Amino acid sequence: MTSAQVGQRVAGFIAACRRQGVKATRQRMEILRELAATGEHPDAETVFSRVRRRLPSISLDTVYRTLHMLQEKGVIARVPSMQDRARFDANMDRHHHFVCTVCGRISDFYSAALDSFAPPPAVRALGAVDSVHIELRGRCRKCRSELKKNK
Amino acid sequence: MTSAQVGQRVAGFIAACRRQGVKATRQRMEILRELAATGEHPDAETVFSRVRRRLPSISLDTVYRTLHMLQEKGVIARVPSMQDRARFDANMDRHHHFVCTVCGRISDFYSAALDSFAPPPAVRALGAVDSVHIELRGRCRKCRSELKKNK
DNA sequence: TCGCAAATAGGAATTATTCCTATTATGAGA
DNA sequence: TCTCATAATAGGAATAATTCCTATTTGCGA
Ligand SMILES: [Mn+2]
Ligand SMILES: [Mn+2]
Ligand SMILES: [Zn+2]
Ligand SMILES: [Zn+2]
Repeated sequence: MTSAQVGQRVAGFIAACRRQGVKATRQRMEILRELAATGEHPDAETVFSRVRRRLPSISLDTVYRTLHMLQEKGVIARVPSMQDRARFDANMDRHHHFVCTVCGRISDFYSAALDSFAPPPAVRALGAVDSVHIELRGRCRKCRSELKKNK
Repeated sequence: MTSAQVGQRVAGFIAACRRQGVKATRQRMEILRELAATGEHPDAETVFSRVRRRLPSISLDTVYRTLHMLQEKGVIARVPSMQDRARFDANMDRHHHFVCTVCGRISDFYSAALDSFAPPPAVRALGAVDSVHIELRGRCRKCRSELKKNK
């Protein structure tokens, strides 16, 4: 995401706050800006340490509270994870993830084929499907080359 | 899974323990038995409280330790989750999950179409894919009917 | 600008998980 | 079957992630 796009995203959120009678605080802006600027799907602690560079007095609790609020409002998403910490994603376009089982890195990818996937009939018995998410697991480029080096 | 199938599963694990020089303890058997008997993808605490009925003195730590060990050996799998607790799955057949966004319930389903999913070319740039996991999100039957009741 | 409700900072509390270590019990060998 | 070495366990302490509490601050409507 370009810096201009991030700016737009934040501006849009400010407008949404006004509309919903929610305060557009500096903390909220910076947290969203930080998340929108990266494709890394960071955890709360990572967002905290980065936002802190611009808002040195921000608290970790505010980061957690804000990330949850943004998720509730549908502005960002929480990514399911095998690890024991929550990870977040500002990319709300329909997309999927490649997860490196070595370093934990999560990368986005898109698939027209999956976007038009129709759930099998057996699924209808389970419930109403709202969305489809693919997780590909493997070893990322970086981890593969490091693996090669060490052998 | 039928009770007989669960028994076979546990028997197979006992044999594997012998082969690998790992002790086949009562605790390990009961933990695996409990997980194999349910399709709920329970968390450690849930497994603990159930196994406890048969082994009242088992410790929570043993449950955590054993679940990890079983996962390391490839006997069970850890399921990625949005929640802040790890969930486990004894079903090692190739399958996918329907996750209820209201109650968190995870149900298995099978799909030949999805099993043959070929990652788009862009993924090759990210790394080497080892496995494909589909997660359908929606509202399960139960949550849907309760939703209807309350409106 | 003023006043107030909403939001924050900072620390305490809670929850999930892991670590530590004295004790127990599996299983190889006699 | 009995014995013994040691892998594994129980239970409690420690740690890590997240949430709660509350005095103070701040956004923003009037
Ligand atoms: Mn993403
Ligand atoms: Mn499953
Ligand atoms: Zn990697
Ligand atoms: Zn449900």
